[in-house]
Amino acid sequence: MWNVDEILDKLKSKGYKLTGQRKAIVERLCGREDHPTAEQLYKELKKDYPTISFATIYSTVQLLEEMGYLQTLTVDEKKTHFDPTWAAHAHFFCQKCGRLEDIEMNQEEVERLKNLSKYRTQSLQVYLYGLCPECDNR
Amino acid sequence: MWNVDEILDKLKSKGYKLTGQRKAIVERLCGREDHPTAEQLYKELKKDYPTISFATIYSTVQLLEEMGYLQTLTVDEKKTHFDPTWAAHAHFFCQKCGRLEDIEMNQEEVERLKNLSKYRTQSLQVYLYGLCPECDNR
DNA sequence: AATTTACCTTTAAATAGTTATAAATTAAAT
DNA sequence: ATTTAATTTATAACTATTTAAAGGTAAATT
Repeated sequence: MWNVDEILDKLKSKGYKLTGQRKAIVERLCGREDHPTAEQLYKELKKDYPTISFATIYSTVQLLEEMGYLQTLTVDEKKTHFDPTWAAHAHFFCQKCGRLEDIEMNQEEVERLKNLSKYRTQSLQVYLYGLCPECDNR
Repeated sequence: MWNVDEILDKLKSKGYKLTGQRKAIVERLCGREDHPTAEQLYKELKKDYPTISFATIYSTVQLLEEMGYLQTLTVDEKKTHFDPTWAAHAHFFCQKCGRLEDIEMNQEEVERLKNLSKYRTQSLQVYLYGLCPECDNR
């Protein structure tokens, strides 16, 4: 799980400026269990930062990804979701309502999958598609 | 692997018209081992069907997906790739050159992954990211 | 504390993939 | 051959994301 101060220190030590926007984005992502889109973050952050822009959100999120703090999920064809964690795990995506849930995977499974390729795998995504219980009962 | 006639018969039996464009798209996808994008298909088909449009390609591909003949891959953030097969397997994506390769998975592995969720999983994608040997040596 | 500078955010516009619409075309039923 | 309903096409619209340029700001320097 994220430690805000650690992430901010790391940003600073890499020569990045600690702007209010960056702090706000890191704080807003910290401890989340959901997988917000750029738009969700934009709406939420706009309350504290009325002038914040998508460009800032996308660039900060990209920075956090490069630093290994978050993952970009392409499970949803329509838009990118951000997952503020790096530990490998799978995701279940409901094809009707778009609900997106984390699924644990043990380290063995992760390693086995990474080793399926003869090339060196840097990261891994496992996406399960189906209907969540709510959508299935209608 | 695909059988063109079987797919065309199935289309017809479901009440879909066998248009020249649909036949051309099915024929062009048949037996492929790569994972063309809409644009690739468009360019290729344009030789035989100079008036073919993206709308036709997208709608036909969607039809084939609904009928269970092909999969839509979201491994590449930039664009959708189509995989003319339904057997579950993993994909390796080179983050530099975009090369996309099939990786075999045995049925056990597939089942184990599908069962990671307590919900009923209809389909599955496993994406491995890294650098292909060529890109790694530069 | 003021100045400077390089980086950052913002605004606005551009881009690219995909989808919607409406008119024209055509497969196939009559 | 005619009819009809589905399909294709051309065009425009749409949406998520990225880019470019102008102004703003963190933090290093004086």
